[in-house]
Amino acid sequence: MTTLFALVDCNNFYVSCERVFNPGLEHRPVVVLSNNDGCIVSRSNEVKALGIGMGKAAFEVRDILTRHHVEAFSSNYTLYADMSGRVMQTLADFSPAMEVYSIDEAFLDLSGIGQPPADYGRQIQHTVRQWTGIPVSVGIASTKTLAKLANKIAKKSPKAAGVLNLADSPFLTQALQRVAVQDVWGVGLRIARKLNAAGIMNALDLSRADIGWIRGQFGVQGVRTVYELQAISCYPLEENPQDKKTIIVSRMFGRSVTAIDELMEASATYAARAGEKLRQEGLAAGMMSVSVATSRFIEHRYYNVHTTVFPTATFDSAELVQAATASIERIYREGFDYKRAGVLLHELTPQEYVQRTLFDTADRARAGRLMRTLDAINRRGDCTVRWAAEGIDKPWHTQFKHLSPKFTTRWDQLPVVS
DNA sequence: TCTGGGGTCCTAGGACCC
DNA sequence: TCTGGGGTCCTAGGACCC
Repeated sequence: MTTLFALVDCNNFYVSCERVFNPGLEHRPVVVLSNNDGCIVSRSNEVKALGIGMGKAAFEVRDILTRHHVEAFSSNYTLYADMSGRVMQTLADFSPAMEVYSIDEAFLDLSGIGQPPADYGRQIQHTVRQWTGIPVSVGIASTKTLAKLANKIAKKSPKAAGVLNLADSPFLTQALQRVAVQDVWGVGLRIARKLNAAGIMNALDLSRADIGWIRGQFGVQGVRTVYELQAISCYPLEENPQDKKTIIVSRMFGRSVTAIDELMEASATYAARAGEKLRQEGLAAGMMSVSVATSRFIEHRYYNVHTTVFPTATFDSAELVQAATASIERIYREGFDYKRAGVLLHELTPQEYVQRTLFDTADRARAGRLMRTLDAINRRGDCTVRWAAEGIDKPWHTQFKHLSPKFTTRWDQLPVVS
């Protein structure tokens, strides 16, 4: 059976979201920053042209940003998540089978569309733009890896204008040749270096590499990548993503923290947030690992982690918060400038399959009702009800100095047309 | 002064078993 | 002095992704 995949990828997604509600930003250099306004995580084409790399620390390029009047925004995840939902909903109309791959990408199954794939791609591009305001690129091919590659070329090539079909294309060899090996899906920096050292420079070279050597050097993933470049599909469309295996809430602080009670507040806050995510997924956690760390960029470094095992898997934030603060007592050491804390939930099981231990006395039904009520209240506003352990002022809180309004999810922040 | 966050999969190696 | 072989399970860490 022949396969046909489209990869639809939003262009400069976070920047594009900001532009939808602030059209004055069109054709101007714009960046979106990571948490704490630390790194550049989304760049407009104008900024890419300035040579500012993805993931660059903002303070390192401050001069260039100022000189070119670059508009900078803090990450507005609420807005981006909502816009992502709109894009995905639009895409769902174009295929009976879709895999949401990330916040700004989806694979569509295009086998059996009954019209030229490139034309269909144009329709997708046009419709998403019209319905959501977000520009997208579409790459089409017979495997996911080739669809990713087609998408990459579609974005850059003026001739493709955002849509490229490589399935049954006479230009496939040419396309493979012009993509550097490190730009192939599944090839990162380390693997690219090794490949380059072996004289494998572009995707075409990789598609013709010796499979035994690849297996020995890079394992089964490497082999799959090579096959996928040869148009042999190894990665099927994953329509129903399996349950999450881990849930992480981890943040850098807005300033360094030395006191144990501030670390406790932070870890309690993250544990409560992790609990919300957990319940949203309908899961319960068997284990929780709490970690603290100093900056990676200083001499006097410290990192430690403590793991709590819950005898009965839990989705009760009270239990998570309590365990989190207890963990901090175990791993806190005086005399360090802490810069980050994190909570990792693992051993996740669906709530309905939770095995209770013989000695479990907790009233889980009651806790469940309490959590549902809590979540419902907090969904309406921003953290209306909080755990006392989280603290009130949160002076350590991650910074977002350039945040745009929650245009689409809060009545009081709707854009006003005058 | 300032350097993100949230995930997955695979492999190697140790513990343990027969 | 001799000191197997194979299997499973678990964990840590590497590599990748966006």
